[in-house]
Amino acid sequence: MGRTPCCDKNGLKKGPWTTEEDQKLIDYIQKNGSGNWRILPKNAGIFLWLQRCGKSCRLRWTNYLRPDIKRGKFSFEEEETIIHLHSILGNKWSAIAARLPGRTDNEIKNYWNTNIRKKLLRMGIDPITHSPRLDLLDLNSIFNPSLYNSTQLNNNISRLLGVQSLINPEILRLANSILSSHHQNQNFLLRSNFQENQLCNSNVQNQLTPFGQASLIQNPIHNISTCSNLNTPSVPFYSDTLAMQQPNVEQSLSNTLNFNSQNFTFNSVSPTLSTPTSLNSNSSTISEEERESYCSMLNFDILNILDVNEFM
DNA sequence: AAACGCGGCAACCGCCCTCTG
DNA sequence: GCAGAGGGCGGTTGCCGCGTT
Repeated sequence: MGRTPCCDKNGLKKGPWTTEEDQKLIDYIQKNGSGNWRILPKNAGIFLWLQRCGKSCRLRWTNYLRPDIKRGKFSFEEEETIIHLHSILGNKWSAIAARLPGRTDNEIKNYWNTNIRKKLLRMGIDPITHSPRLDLLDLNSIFNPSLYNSTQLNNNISRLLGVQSLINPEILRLANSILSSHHQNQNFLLRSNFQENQLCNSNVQNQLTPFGQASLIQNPIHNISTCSNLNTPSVPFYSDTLAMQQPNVEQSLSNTLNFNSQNFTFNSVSPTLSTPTSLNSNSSTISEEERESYCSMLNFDILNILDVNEFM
């Protein structure tokens, strides 16, 4: 014989809770605590008319009536946290909620499905993998010919970055390379394949100068920042995974991958970076093979270069 | 003003693991 | 050890309010 049934399934009330039901439940919880939901309706003495099972009471309490629940719109910081945790935990809403005081898993789940998910899709981010996907990106919103001047293009990119800089540094690099390419009159886009769990995106912030050339990536944990070269098309990269392997974290972050129409060059000031020797110079042009080797080490797979005109 | 469509969200559903008798 | 309910959780549904036509 197992447990005794929590309540009679027959005739149980379903649907929205009334204020009277809520008040009865609140009164009971305040007197007895939120413990054994199985026996709650009977103990509350309201079972005959409340007709709610323990499970329903628990859900109502944890998702709506709990006094420590925070109501209202999600703040930017909360949204940032949700996106970051989702990139690590996936759809583990309860685990995400545990790190957001006052928010319930149900509320976070709803907010994700109704707001964040759609926002990511509009921005060309796969909401499942958090990887940039050009097939999802609304390129027309960025490269609309009527808007294609440096100021407005930059505004579009900035708008893109305003959300995505907090999601995935890959899109920073993509957008930065677009900007850099644009300003250098080199009409190409970098398309990259971003594998999961290699470039940590925690607390990444991005700031653009009026011409969008400087990309500042900061990690508050280590109080580190690195700024890309202002005059050349460059893509600063950052990897916590890589950084953790470095004896000198700060030095390992001052790196850029530089692009022009012919070559990829790697620029590093880190003497400790565990890269192939041939790549460990201050500024060197690298071969295709070396580039692949280096990208492989970073788990950063540069697929190819696309002509921007394809999208215009 | 009515009909319709859409988005947000509370609540339910159903699965799976844990717990109890 | 087993059977079966409880508890937790993610997925889904359906209601409601608001904006548009």
